[in-house]
Amino acid sequence: MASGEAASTAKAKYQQIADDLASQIRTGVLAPGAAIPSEAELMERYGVASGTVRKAVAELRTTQLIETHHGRGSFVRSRPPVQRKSSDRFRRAHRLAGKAAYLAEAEQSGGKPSVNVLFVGPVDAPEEIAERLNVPVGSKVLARKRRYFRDGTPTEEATSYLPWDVVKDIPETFAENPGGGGIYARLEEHGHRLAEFTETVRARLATKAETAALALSPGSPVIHLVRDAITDAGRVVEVCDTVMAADQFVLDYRFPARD
Amino acid sequence: MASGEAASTAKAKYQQIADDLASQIRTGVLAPGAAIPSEAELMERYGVASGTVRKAVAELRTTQLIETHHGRGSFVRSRPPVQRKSSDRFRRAHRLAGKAAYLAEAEQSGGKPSVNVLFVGPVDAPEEIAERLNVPVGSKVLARKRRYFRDGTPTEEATSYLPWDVVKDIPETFAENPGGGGIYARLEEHGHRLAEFTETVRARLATKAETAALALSPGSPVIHLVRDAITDAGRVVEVCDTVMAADQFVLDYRFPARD
DNA sequence: GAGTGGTCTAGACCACGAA
DNA sequence: TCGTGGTCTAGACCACTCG
Repeated sequence: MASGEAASTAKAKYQQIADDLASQIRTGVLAPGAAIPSEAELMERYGVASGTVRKAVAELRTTQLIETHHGRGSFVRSRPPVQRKSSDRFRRAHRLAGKAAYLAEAEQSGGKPSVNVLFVGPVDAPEEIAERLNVPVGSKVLARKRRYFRDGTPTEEATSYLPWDVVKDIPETFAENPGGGGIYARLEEHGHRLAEFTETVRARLATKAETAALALSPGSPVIHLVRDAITDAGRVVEVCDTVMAADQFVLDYRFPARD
Repeated sequence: MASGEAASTAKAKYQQIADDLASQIRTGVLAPGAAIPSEAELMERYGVASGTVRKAVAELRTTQLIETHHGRGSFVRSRPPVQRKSSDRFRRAHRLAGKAAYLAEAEQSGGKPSVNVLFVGPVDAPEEIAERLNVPVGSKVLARKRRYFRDGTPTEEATSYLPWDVVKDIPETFAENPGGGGIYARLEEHGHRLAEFTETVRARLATKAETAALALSPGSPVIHLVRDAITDAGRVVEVCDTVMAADQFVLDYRFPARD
């Protein structure tokens, strides 16, 4: 029953099938959003067993060409236009104009942006956050967790952490909507004038939780960005921890050729 | 012969096996570099068929916990310390001190850095490069392609593109080793004083070619970074296109809270 | 209920690596 | 040569989705 010609051909059958389907996708024979043939159909068409077809389909899934839904089928992915995140997005001028950074950005990229505040309240500072805020690990800080969407699909999840002594006199920081210009505008109004930001960028595969939260397929990459907001006085008054679907974002930075 | 209890338990068997092995790895029962039990061994130990074991092992591979070598076995991956890339790494002071950027960096992270020049010569400018250099698509530019290693393992592959009229009078730019301070030092000596850099950061899964070049496992994420070097005169005199193994790098940026 | 993907079996043969 | 992983078969039953 087994087949002896498994790997005797130049390429594995499952790979040939995957390549064939991939080229149909790239040439537009299978358009974005279209369903690819069912596994039963593919078994018959290529004359192989179910396992082989499944492996081919799995290949297309890991290369992000399709997404599959249990009980419905597999569908060609449509790649939404990317959103750019520029280091200019925190310009004070934007804040004074009453625009939050994410809005100033998302508007440029076509989609309808929206935010969902998931949590606002005190938490014990996790280790990496505490270090950056220069407070003891486990001490009380304000966390603001929200999820960003574009055209209804989640793209990004961000949690801001602020030292308790900084926010305790700023009631707006506890509100779902901190008002025009966002948190940074409120901080500046209360004497915390922002001098610079630092951002730390990593890329990795999404965890299971992130896969669920951002509606990713398993094995999708994410960009993990951690930003410190630093005042004139040299104090870190906010750490923002962000996880983004990697295929949705491009980050832009500009920096001088310093001496 | 088939098993009806496939998904009737809370979790799939292959997932349970994967989780079991993963916890053994994380608790150190299986140390970095150690071989995990062979598939035959796992089949017997867990009382499942080969396909199930293989799926469990595949799971560990995509979560980057192990790497497998045909004919030898699967081994627990040792995660090398990450290398940081800071936006400070192009400080002019470094160049004057004769240090190339990559050396100044890699030295801080412990490993022994090395470079392999893969190609130096004229090429037709690809589209995205030509746009950035502001030259016609397909016109002649100098390409310098090299691969970076740390402790002998490849981490990064970079290609620099420079306009032909800029490099034609700078013989060092055609040499494998452009001399102390690198290409940027040579450019500055010839009147192209660098004013600023822009970097564009993307993350995605590695292509097959990148998987091979950087010795990655399939499905590994990479960071794709494109940098423009811009002179006082506002001209882009170099575009550097870099692909990095995502698990080896952290990018650091610093930027002012501009008005 | 019909159709889809998801898990699993119990084998087979092939290709690679090390002894 | 022998043990390893890689590919493949020809089925089975289960879970999800939709009409």
